[in-house]
Amino acid sequence: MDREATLHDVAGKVGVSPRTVSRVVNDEGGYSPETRKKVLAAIEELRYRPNMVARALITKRSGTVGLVGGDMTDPFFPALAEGIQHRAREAGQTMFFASTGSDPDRQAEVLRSFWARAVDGVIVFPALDSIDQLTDYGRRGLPIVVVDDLVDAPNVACVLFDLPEGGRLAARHLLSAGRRRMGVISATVSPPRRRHRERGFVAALTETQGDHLPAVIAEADPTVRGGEAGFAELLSLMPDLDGIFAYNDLVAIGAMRAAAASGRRVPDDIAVVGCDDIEMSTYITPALTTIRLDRGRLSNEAVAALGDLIDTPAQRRPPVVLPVELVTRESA
Amino acid sequence: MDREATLHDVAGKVGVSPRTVSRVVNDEGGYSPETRKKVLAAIEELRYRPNMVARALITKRSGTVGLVGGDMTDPFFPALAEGIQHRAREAGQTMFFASTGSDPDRQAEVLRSFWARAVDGVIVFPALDSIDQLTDYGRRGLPIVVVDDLVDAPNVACVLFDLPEGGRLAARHLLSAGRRRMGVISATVSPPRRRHRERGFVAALTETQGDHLPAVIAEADPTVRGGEAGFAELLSLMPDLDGIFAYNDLVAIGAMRAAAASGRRVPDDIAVVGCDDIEMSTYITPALTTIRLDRGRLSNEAVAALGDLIDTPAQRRPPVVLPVELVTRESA
DNA sequence: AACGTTGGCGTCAGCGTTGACGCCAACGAT
DNA sequence: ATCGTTGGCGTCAACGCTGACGCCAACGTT
Repeated sequence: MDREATLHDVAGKVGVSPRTVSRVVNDEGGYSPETRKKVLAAIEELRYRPNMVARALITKRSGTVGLVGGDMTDPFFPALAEGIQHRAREAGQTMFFASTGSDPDRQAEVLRSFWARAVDGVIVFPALDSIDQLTDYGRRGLPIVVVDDLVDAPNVACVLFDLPEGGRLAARHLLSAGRRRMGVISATVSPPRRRHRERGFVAALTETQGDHLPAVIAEADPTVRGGEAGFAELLSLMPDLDGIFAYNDLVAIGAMRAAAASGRRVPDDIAVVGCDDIEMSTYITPALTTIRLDRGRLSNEAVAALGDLIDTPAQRRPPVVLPVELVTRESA
Repeated sequence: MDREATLHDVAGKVGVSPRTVSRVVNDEGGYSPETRKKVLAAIEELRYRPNMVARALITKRSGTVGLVGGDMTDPFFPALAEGIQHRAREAGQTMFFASTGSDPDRQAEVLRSFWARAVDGVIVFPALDSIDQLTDYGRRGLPIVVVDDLVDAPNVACVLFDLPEGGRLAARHLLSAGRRRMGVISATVSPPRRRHRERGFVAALTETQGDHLPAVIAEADPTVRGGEAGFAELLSLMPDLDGIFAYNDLVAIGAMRAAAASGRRVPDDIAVVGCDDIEMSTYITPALTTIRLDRGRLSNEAVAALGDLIDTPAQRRPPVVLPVELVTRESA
């Protein structure tokens, strides 16, 4: 269990200075081809690997990015994390991960910890009411990509889905299927300023039908259980409900379960439209009609935006808005 | 955008040496209460945060752990990652994450990267044929917790579910439901030496019924699509199949879908037992009978084992084997 | 009165790397 | 013949922190 080899060891073996070895390792130039070859051979032989910690201490670049998420068990998230991790690795970055449960205090703690570890940048699914934190870190020089919210600050870029359009698509689909008694299940973790899909939905209803068209709104946890509770709440507000737009697919599945439990058939009695298009939505019965969000694309855009931000700091970039798509299956 | 405050800055402000500030920050003792108070005040005022990178360079402890997974999009994994991340954070550790897609080369790359970043330890869901890598890193002094496999090496601890028992439970359940024409869908990512559940299943069949009892085995990707393919393969091997034990719940769901598509009813014509007990399994129709693996418990044990390993290096610990449980629902 | 012991600090070096700079030989240009 | 210029290195310090050690005053002990 001998010490790890250092630049010094390699240098000693070859008979050059550590600085020269460093130059070879980093492809800086400033050495002869023969020196390079000898150095590489020694590196191979000693199994030398640069110590990223020491490098980070001086360069202020650690080759790490942080991912701050709400809850990994939300099925929407893993695909994203996977994508981001994959892209980051291609760029030679290693990914820190932490989830916050949408708690701003935990998010603050996570950001502090990442900052202390000199991450080069972070991708954040912001917790409730945490804009100030993000603005603050952006100003202090941390490149941040915010997903699904708009934050206007230096070093902060935003990537989001066109959720208002998602809401509109859902509304128009339900309307064209003859539904007129609509309910929306929104999420408690989503602050009012981020209720884009709900606003789009309601806007499309009023655009098309004038503002006398009824639509009731319930709030719930963004889970299957939450969807069940949300359904009950909607029903108490509007017993002859015939169309539901849910915050996400889990909520939609919960609503469908509750509908079935109450003896209503989906889609005959109540049509349900979800949002996300998670894998499960294809497999349940009835298969869920939903607004598809392209998670692969989001990963790519987020990592790309972060890369830009890291390379050209303090530059402002316009928010990236990704298109959404209605996927029609059986539930509506 | 002024520089971050350092020990030096705090020391200057208070009028003590940086070493004393360091002592206060690390609760080392060796300072008077008044000094402590003044230092803490200055820390507060300057918003000083210790630079973990510099600390890691000298202490060789970075306060980070790495999680190496196969595929985040496997629904079994996120709950685990979430649990591990949570426990690690409680212990003041930050978590690196990388997935390998069960590719040993990528796993090697990930381990190198983690090692170069001075992680204090890693938790690994090993890729195919990667025992040597793990043994090697263990010998070089990296604390490793291996999930779902047995690796005997210094600095390596193992945590696994009692999958043979899971296989036995599945077999006995199917047998007691009168099934006699059994099929197993195993996973291509699972090397022969790790086919514990399959072995348990077959063992229980032969124990109970003698070795003339038929059981055919198919191999597939551990996904829904894989399950569909696996079902087709089983059926070609044994057209009058009446019971299936699947590698995991996704595979089981795929098998059920394929069964339905072929006009067979579950469980009347074919009974299906899965493994994992992911959330989706409750929500599909028919609800899946499965072997439940307690992911929360696994997270706890893995983090605890890693903590032990980090604190008392090179010590050998016996593998931790976690119990499993049959959850009877509708599919069998 | 002389002696350890303890508390409360400061000093110094070094973790492994890279930025800044300097040096020397070899070369082409004038 | 002289002068820049370039290539190919080496030297030194510094990044922010902690381990090892040393120093001094204030104690209590014999």
